[in-house]
Amino acid sequence: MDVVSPELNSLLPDEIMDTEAMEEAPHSQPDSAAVQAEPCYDSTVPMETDVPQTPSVSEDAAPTGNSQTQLTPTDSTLSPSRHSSILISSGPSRLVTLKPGLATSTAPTKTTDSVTGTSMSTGGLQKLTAPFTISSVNHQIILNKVASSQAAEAAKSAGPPPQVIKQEGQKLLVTTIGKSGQPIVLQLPHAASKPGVVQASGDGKAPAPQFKVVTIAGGSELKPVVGSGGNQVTAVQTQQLKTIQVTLSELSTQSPVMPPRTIALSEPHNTNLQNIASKKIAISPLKTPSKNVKPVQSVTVGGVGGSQFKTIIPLTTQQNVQQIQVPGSRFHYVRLVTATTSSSPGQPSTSSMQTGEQAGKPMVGSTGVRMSVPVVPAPAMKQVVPKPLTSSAQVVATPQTQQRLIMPAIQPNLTNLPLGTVLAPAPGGGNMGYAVLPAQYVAQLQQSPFVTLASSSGFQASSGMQTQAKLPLNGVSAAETTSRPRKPCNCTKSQCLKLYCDCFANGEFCNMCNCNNCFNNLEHETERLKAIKTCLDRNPEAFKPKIGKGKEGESDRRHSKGCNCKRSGCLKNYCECYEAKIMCSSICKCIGCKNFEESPERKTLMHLADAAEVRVQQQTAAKTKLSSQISDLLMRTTPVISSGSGRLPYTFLTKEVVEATCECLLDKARRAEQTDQLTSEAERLILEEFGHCLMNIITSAGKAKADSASINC
DNA sequence: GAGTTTGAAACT
DNA sequence: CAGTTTCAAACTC
Repeated sequence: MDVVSPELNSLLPDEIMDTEAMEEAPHSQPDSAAVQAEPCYDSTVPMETDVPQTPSVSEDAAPTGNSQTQLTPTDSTLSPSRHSSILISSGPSRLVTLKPGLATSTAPTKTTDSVTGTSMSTGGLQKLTAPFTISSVNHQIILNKVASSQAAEAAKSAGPPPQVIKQEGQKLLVTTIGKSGQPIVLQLPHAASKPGVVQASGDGKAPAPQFKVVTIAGGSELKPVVGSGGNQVTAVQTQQLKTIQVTLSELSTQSPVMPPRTIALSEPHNTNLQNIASKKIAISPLKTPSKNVKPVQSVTVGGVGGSQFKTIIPLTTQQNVQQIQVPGSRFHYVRLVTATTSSSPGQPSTSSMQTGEQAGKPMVGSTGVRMSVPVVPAPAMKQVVPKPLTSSAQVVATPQTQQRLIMPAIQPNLTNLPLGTVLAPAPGGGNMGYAVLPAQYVAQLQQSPFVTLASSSGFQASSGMQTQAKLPLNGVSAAETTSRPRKPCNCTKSQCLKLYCDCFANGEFCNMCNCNNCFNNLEHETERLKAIKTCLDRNPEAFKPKIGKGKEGESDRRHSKGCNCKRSGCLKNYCECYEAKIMCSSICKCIGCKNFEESPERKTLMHLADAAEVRVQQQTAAKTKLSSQISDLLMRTTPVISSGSGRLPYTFLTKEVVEATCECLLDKARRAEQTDQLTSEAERLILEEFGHCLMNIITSAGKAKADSASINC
């Protein structure tokens, strides 16, 4: 089976295509339980983790017809917190890879630690007794279910024995709920640092450790329960469905009170491993497309910073190769390979579980893997947020029988899910795969869930305004439900495939942009991939954030390359440093720089900007208050109006009334002047007074109608 | 809104 | 690496 077409492979950046990790894991642990349980592990590993400069296993495994789900981190240069990825595969073997991270794991009954340069935390944390083995390779923890039926029985009888894996101050608890022969690889993040995550050296002394519970459950009898509101999975029939439950429960300092969130992953169950075809992926429930409709899906990644949402989106099996890729190594990629043979009698689960509504609620998918992740409410997260998943992901549909997805995941590490895990369950229980995506991707996905995803033909965004926002979610206009991460681009000549384009440079699809001849969309995946590769060839860090941490002792934020301004004095937005609201640094090559700490020009600008901001805020507040008062007044006077002739009389606006009103306003202005009020404050007071006058006028008119108003100031 | 300025990206 | 060109955003009028 071809996991991915050679053409696509050739187009992908090496870092995206690298899959050595997956291959290396089994090879490096020939005696691990995983290998024992899965003699043909190498050929059946359904998923792989891309690690830079590693050979891809997916291609090797493809001929076996095993399902693969790949979440592929591609940028070794990313900050560790962004290196995470989750690999979940269906089929005879299953891998769940959590990256990035410092591979740290406990060894259960069998543990092989091949992680180089990483410390293994075993000790008291380990409690695994299930027929799983853990082997970590390249920062992966591979949980392989022991082939032995006895072990399986023992595991069943003993219930889901938890594994406690501690890494960097976090504890990852892995439990099983039945099902067999599904190796799971958890690749842990490096030591890096995720804000709020207590780093520990694995000595068990880390304060306030975080717990992440991963429960892997299987069983053909399990029926996915959607929106159960809890961590429980209701077992029902549906023998076609194989259920894997991965429950992540985090008791972290970040979200100590949040209930665990559940993510459901399901896949068709097929007892005949030989018949289990590679399957997976589709980034969101895709309605079965018509002949001419390609099951492409749009995934959006939003800004790099801030809280990250991750979404697990069910992927219906389509006879297409799908790709999602984000330009640049800034993102992690999810590679999913889907076979065509699987049946999908599964019942559709909820079409979508959005973060906003499900936050904090466990979400149980229709089947298989359920991941419960404690999620912070993430107030900043709108239900539909355009990709600051931003960023971009692309799907290429090709007439092949496998599906392959490459999806960026800024923080795909399961252990990093808490900030907002969005579950998008597959509509069909059967041929579904799930991908964990940053919420931003989901946001963009949500903007055009069916136009861009279910129908490529409907995605005519190659020029001019993009169509993605034309299908607002839940009947709400795109303007209301989306919040663009940045301004729309206006590219005219670059086809949005060069770094001139902000969208492209930030790894995003163009969305609601004003560009012409745009190729930064799903329809031009090939060109886009080429462009990405070109950019990366020219500058491997082309897609990395320009504003990063400076050297120790320097400012926390600084431009990675420095600016090169010559005429702006670095005090205009032409300057990337100034635009990012940071000072120029020693690496800048600017001339006549005035963007330094003691610069009087800069201070003046800052003061002006602050004053302007305050003024705007005050005016906005005054307008809001006035509007509210008027609305309230209208509400209260409505009965009066409607009870009479139906309209307020015009005659009440007499000359006297107008003069009285003006007098009131002038009086207010005088008082403000006498008390040395700021102009903005005076304006606010006058506006308020005007509001009062209007209220009195309307009230009086409503009561007396024809009477001239007597306004009390 | 059109035209100009600016500096990063792309190119040579 | 340096100089030049291209490009799109920022800015001005």
